[in-house]
Amino acid sequence: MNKINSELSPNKLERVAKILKTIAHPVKLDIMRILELNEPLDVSSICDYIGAKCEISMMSHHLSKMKDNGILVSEKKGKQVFYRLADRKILNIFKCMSVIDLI
Amino acid sequence: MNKINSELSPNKLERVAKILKTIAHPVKLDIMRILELNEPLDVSSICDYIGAKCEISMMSHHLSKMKDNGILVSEKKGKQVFYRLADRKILNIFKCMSVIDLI
DNA sequence: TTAATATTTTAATATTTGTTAAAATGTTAT
DNA sequence: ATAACATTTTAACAAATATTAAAATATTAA
Repeated sequence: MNKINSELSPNKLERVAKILKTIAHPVKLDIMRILELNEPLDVSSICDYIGAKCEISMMSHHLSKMKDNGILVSEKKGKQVFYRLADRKILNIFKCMSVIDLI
Repeated sequence: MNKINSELSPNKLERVAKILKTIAHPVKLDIMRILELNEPLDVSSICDYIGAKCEISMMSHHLSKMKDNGILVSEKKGKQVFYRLADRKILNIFKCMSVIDLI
């Protein structure tokens, strides 16, 4: 017996909305997908995977927002900063989207 | 054998991002939750369920954005417009969020 | 210590979203 | 036709987010 889909407190709705907002961006979703298969990765490598028009500064902005919101964690090794998913359970969002027929 | 989590085209990333953006708002998530249990509902009733500070005009804005992005559909019956989920599979997002420990 | 590399921070601006209130539309009842 | 009701549309503004470029920080190598 659970009540997953009813009685969501304003607080929980806020938290869910915040997470969804954090990842609701094509590059941010792509970062998650890339890290799923290759984590941990440093900033420049993530940029390489994203390809094309990836400014390292823009990437750093994306990564730090995702880190601030608990999606990613980072660790410094020498000159580089390696990022990985804070919790791989977040990857369920892709399965969810595929169930919804969007992927 | 499927490759749900790899090789997402830019196009698909855009589509997923757009859907997530559309629902990444506490009131919009609440609308989905309310419709899950009570659809179809007219605009004023949804407002009543949301309670507190619900302006009917704001609600209409939320609903039309969700409709424009394929989350809801509507049907006019007399003076009222009834909304329902375009596809209840979207509700999987709540299960997903609970798996991720956010709910 | 200087130069080179990797990343972050800052600041300026552009774009998108959220909110509010008023006016407009469409429907039903009188 | 007029009034009452339900909803949408418009317009104006506020707030949040995205983007870009330049400057700053930190680490390693020469």
